[in-house]
Amino acid sequence: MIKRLTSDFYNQSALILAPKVLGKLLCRDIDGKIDKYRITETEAYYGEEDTACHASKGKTQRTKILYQKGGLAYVYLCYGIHSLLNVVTGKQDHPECVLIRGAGNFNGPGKLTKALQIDRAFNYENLIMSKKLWLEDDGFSYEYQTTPRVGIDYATEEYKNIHWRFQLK
DNA sequence: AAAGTGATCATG
DNA sequence: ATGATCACTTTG
Repeated sequence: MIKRLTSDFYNQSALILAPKVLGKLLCRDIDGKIDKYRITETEAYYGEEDTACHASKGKTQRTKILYQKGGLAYVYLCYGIHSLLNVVTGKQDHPECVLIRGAGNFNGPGKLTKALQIDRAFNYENLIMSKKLWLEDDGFSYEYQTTPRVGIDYATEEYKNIHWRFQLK
């Protein structure tokens, strides 16, 4: 039984969703050709109090999308080269998201978006409605492990050490 | 090990 | 206006 994920799913907290997004199918329609990839690695970014979260310094032009309710894609450019794909989660006015770091055979969030031809044009794409990019649940069951997040040296110790990175075993 | 790359945000 | 920063990848 395959079903597309709806707003009920995305409105949950990022901390609950990050492990749930694992094992789901990331679906991309490129000119009528649909590709689906098993999501293998995610990270949670949760609230202004999370010093690794982009919204930790408050609402700006760039981060205001995180304050929307769940279901939007947040795509931003990192290191001038890579587009990184996130899913905005949770309730209106609370900033949180899940970063999709790996799917299919791609490891590395930059490689993933390159392969799927996802760029900043997908910022604000609605994953509940979109015909080009969405998530599906096919009932796949899995085990996962948690580790500290990577690439967040600028965060405080408390948040650097917290296990908010989730990988399929 | 190190560089390349450009949007973003805080200064002036 | 300018400059520092950065949730990465590739190359040697």
